[in-house]
Amino acid sequence: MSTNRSTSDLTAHLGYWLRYVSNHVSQAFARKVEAHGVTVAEWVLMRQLLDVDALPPSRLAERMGMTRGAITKLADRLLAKSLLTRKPDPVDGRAQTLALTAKGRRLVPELAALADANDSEFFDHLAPKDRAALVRILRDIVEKRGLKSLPVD
Amino acid sequence: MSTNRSTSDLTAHLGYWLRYVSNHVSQAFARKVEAHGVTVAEWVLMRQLLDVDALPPSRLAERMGMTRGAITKLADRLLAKSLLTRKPDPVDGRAQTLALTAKGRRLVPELAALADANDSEFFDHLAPKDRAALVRILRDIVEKRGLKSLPVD
DNA sequence: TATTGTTATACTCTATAACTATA
DNA sequence: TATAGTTATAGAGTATAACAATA
Repeated sequence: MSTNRSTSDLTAHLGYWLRYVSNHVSQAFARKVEAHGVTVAEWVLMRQLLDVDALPPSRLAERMGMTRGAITKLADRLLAKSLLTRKPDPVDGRAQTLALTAKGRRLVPELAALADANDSEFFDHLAPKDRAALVRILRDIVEKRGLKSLPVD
Repeated sequence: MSTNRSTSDLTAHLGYWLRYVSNHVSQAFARKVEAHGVTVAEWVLMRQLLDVDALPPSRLAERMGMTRGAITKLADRLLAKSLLTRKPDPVDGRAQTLALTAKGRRLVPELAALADANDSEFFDHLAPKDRAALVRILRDIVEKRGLKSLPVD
């Protein structure tokens, strides 16, 4: 945005609107998944594991754009809820392997349904064209700006 | 999004992309303003006060979509940095009045410049049409979904 | 009684840095 | 030495609920 802009014209910042809307959408989603005993961050981690069976914390950290320490903490909580398993890698003695438990795998579709519902709540009123544009533009930013690793790829 | 969607098709969630991009944009902005000793939330609060001179915590809470307690905490920090003043309302003995100090008012344009720079970094590569569409769509969601009060307006 | 603001408490999210075990 | 992971610590960002002062 290299357009001329007065100091007080603050709502012109795209980052501002993005944050504002995103916070509301995420908070609404958080309230929904809370009923299932998980947080949004925990859901994102679980989701990463659905397609791949198992991943080491380091790979999850890359994918989610977080530190390994943060992953450990998230994993600890999911472990305590019996949604995740943590096993030593048989090959590399330093590495660990995180995978969903059966309970975790069962929970994912339920949470996905909540994500669907949340999306509907906030985006269904948009014209299909706008909805498509929004996804396209966001993905474009991720790609072009090289945001830390693509989430699911 | 009432489109048919398989459970594993997770990146189809708009809320997901929104959160992902927004988090990156905000984190980058946070690193920039940090050099000036403030956080993003503090900046948003300061910004609210630029145009209006003074507001009670309750009004700020409405505008920012936060609780009064959260505002108190933010204000405490800005007070400690001499960027804000807190004075009892002369009319209503219960009310307080928050306003920027001269130092605070001086800081706002500097932070606004950083917001500009951050926007540029993430959105300048977009086609002008897409950039406009993004703002329009986001504002539309805020309006139509009635997200807690419009931020500045 | 209702409202304004503050305080107390508690979590989540996340980072940085130190540390352990292994490679 | 370098890497994988964990742990310790800390602070931001919030929320809820209890409380004090005033209306």
